[in-house]
Amino acid sequence: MTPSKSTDRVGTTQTETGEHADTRERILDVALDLFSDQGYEKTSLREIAERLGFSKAAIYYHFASKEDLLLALHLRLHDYGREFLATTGEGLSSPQQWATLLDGFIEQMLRHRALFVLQERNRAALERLHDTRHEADHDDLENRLKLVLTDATFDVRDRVRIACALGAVIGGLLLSGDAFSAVPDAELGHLVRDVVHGILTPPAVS
Amino acid sequence: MTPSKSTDRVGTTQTETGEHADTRERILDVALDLFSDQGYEKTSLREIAERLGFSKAAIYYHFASKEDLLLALHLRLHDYGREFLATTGEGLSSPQQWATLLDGFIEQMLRHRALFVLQERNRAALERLHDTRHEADHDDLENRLKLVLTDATFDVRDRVRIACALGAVIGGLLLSGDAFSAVPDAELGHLVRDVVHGILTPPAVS
DNA sequence: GTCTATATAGGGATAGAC
DNA sequence: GTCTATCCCTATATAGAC
Repeated sequence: MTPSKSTDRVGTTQTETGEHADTRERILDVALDLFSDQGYEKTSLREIAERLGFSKAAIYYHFASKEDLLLALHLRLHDYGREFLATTGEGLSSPQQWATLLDGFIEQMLRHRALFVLQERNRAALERLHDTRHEADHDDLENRLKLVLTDATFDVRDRVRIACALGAVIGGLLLSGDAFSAVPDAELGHLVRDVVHGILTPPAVS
Repeated sequence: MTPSKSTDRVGTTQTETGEHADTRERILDVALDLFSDQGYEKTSLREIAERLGFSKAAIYYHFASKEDLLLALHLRLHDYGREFLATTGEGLSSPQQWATLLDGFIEQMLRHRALFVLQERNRAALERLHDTRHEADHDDLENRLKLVLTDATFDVRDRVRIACALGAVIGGLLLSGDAFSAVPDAELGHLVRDVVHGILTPPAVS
């Protein structure tokens, strides 16, 4: 209907060093910034357009709706997730398997921290998005996690450990805000990884 | 200006078993429910009133603004926090001290889970609240945490461990959603506590 | 203490010029 | 590809009756 490009090619891994990124990506970058800071609902399209130096209506040339902005950003993350989930095969039952998976997760989170902050601070809006555009139960990390956590055939101890391990990653890299901004990413990742492994490898003592 | 009661006595520990709670508390209970589920911004006063069986304007008799609803709920949590922070004295530097503090934190989180979910899912709105009504830098847990995490005189290892430990609690009790709803609170608390202690007590291996 | 009615503002979205 | 102007809707909040 609208001349807006279809959102299919959204989220494709682009240059990332947005030097002279096209307008579409610039809009997404600003949206990412504001959505993360103020929240999705509190951020108006006028505000986004203002920061880019043009008018609100211009955004509608690139995106069919405000929701599509959030969706595009979500898909960026989604692509990264799928990309690295593919490398980890199928096995995701034992805590040890989760430990190695979370290693990759830490890497991704350090690389795309802004996107993860967006996700963490806009869960309500993103859940609504999933209900509206139910993209055929995709196989993402969050889904696998829920499957494992609710699988009563596994030891509760292990399931709780996995949930805590993921929380530890989020706590160390996201919830801590900029407290560790002075710490190099590599070192921070290493420290968090140690914690995660400590949680997920049985400490021999009951 | 308005006949609304001043928000001073907000958050006082009430019966909690809201059997025949007064209207004010019933409003807050519904607001807590909807704010947690849909988010603060997406929830309208009309929606809250509807669920209570009366009109939107009635809410304004009890609260001066929508913001005041969020504030009142935040203060509920705040009171619980202060209550148990008082018992832990001043010492909050070593990971071991944080371990015992987080024990109490787990208790509180299990008891008032709904309030913690509200907080976790509405950080943006709550930060705005703190800016607007800056309640004289209060001494809450979040503040103490930030102080410790940014204190460069402490070992980075320990600081990261503390951040991860808090994250682990949140991951095990909050982010897991209802995955552990079948697990009794006491057991779940015990399991998470073990994880936290595992993180915060040096495992002897470097 | 709760109602109806209304004021006011701002948001998302569209039409059509350039 | 971006603009101005506008439509429509919903939201918070207020006024005043009951």
